[in-house]
Amino acid sequence: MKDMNCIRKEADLDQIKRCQEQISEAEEAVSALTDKLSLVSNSVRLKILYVLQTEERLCVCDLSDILNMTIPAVSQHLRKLKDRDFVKAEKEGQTIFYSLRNDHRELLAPFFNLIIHQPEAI
Amino acid sequence: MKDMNCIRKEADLDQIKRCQEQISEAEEAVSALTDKLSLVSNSVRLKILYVLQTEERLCVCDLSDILNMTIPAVSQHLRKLKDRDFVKAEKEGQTIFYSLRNDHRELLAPFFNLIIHQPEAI
DNA sequence: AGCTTATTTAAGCAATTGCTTAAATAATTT
DNA sequence: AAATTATTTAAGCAATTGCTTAAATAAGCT
Repeated sequence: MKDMNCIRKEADLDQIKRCQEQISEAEEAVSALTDKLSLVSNSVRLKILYVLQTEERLCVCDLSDILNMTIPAVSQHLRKLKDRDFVKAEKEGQTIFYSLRNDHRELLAPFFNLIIHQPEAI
Repeated sequence: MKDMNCIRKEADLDQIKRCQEQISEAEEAVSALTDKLSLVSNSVRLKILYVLQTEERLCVCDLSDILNMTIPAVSQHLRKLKDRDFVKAEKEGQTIFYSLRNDHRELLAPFFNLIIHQPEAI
């Protein structure tokens, strides 16, 4: 409680302390969550996840045609999604197929649900 | 279908077209969603929303003490949250109290639920 | 009116992001 | 083996982000 900015008389010190503890307990969960959300909050990556949900698997050049983007641009997005376990890669000949992993399906489900069933509610 | 990158013989043109249409229909919803998620994917802002969920209302300097950040830093985050209707501001004397708006409670609920009840699942 | 308190706004800056182009890998076909 | 195809990696760069500090607003107190 060293550096206090709130010095007004109505300031509720107990409230501030309680909030600090609440955040302190949630610190790790918040970091883990924002780490994942920062991936999903990119529209190209959300689109990739969205089509992978219905298509089972797609290769890099499929996605490049679908999104109308260069292959390296798509590849770099896929690497981020793979690094954080959103997708997995399977090599078949010289083609690499990407598909959704189950790891974060629970996190993604509400987003897909919003997009499909109540887009006006966003 | 002008610039095709996928020229391998197994390429499924129908699949690519279907995905393009799927994305085309979802375009607006995806933009609106990522616009909001990019706000929530910042850990400072998620913490602000998280404590506001339980505390009803807090002023800028409360939050500055809670988060151990400078007042302008907090103020700038609050402005973004306010611009996108996540929070509302009520002036009371020279103090400005911020509280959660109902607009995006549905979007936020799954996040708070994860943080509180199954942090290990993130 | 002048001083303090609460907050916002603005300028500056380092770090991050997401693209582009070019080069490097690797598997396939000729 | 050489050429083609699929993908990744790396360097470069413009745009964005989130902080810092300082200045501007605005409301209360003496």
